[in-house]
Amino acid sequence: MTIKEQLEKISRNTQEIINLEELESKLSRKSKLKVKLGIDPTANSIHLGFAVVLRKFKLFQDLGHETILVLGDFTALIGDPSGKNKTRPMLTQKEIEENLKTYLPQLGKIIDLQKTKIVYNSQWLSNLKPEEIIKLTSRYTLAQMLEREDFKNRYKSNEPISLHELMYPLFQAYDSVYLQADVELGGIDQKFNFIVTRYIQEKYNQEPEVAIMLPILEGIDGVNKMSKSLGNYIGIDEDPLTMFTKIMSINDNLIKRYFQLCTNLPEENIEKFFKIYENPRDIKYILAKEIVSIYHSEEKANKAYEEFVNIYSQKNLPSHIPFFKINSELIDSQNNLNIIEALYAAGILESKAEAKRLLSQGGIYLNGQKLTQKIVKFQKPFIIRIGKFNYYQIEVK
RNA sequence: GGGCAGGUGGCCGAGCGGUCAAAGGCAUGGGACUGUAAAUCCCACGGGCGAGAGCCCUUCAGUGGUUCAAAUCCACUCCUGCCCA
Repeated sequence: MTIKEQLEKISRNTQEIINLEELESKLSRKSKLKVKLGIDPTANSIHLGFAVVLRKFKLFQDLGHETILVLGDFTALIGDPSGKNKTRPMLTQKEIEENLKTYLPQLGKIIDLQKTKIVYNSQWLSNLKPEEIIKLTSRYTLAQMLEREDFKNRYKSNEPISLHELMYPLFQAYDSVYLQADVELGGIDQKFNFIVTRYIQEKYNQEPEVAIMLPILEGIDGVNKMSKSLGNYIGIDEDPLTMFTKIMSINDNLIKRYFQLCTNLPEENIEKFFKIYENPRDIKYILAKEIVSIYHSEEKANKAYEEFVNIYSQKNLPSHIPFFKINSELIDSQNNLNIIEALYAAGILESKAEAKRLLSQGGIYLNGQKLTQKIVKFQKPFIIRIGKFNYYQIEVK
């Protein structure tokens, strides 16, 4: 593949590259670039937002470059302050290990683990002597650090900034120095860290890495970036139906973006869908099928589609309804059951007050009938619906 | 080290002795409308008891105190920010 073709593929759907000329120059000099991707093992599941970056990483693997995955077990102790207005809680070594256990198999769904060199940055960062840390920190100034948006904002609004947080970009930079990275991948929110890294690499007499920054995918709320803590994420390990449903619930104006960032479909196809279909829902169907196919299979995607139409469009019962058990004492000799007690006892709702609220607001249905009073006859099957689409089946122990 | 200002529900933020389970906003949940959404409107949003008006319990950083009564006053402790050194 020519350099031009590589550049074209690499830069597709990126948000910013610092900078393209350097990348071209590197490609012309080396056939194998060292491509670094740092991940913070603070989460234990990968969502579509991070998948955007991983997919680009996979591209470099396909192009035959050396791909290095840096598991930031050391830097996770600090917590990346990017985009945060609060100090992150420090993770313990144990929590990090737990997270990694579930993390790696998920990574394998997107990237080729065989071709991936996996390293832990504690390998070198933990061995840094205080003298070396001083040397590292002497290369950057407080004013430079405070230029960073998140720090600036926090500083201005009298929010605390712990000293260790200032170290984060420096340690991340040191990773690249240690690994002699040619290219680093990340979200656009990493821009500051990348700039620091390039700067530090030069201070260590290295050629600065090329920073390839990908867009930040919005979560299903359509506003905030996709993140687990905001609860607006779509995990790549979620079951097909959940995934399908979540994709269907994204904002209409995100459809195109999801197509571009989460699927492999060429631009022309995407444009075509918008021409063919009037109802955005139908384009979302294609999108959802496409994404579910990537992480599960085409067959499962089609099944998820059928199930979705069944439940949400035709308002039929889902094919699987979770069972919850209650004690037989809750049912009296007349076969009466207090639905509030039952929902609470079965563990479906957190408190009886919540059950009462839902009942008085008409949010509880028994076998399709809206309940208006709390005493009901127990019958089989006993299928409870809460809200529009949450189904539960109650059985007697 | 000295001076000052703060720490309130999932988050932000009012309250500053009784009328406080604590205004308002955001988030969330339910209902209406829909395309599964979004937007909009209505309602709810610590827990327990009660059909219900209502009653009770646990909350306003922590501990101890003053008071008939404390988120509100006092003391100490912890945490945060600002100014001076």
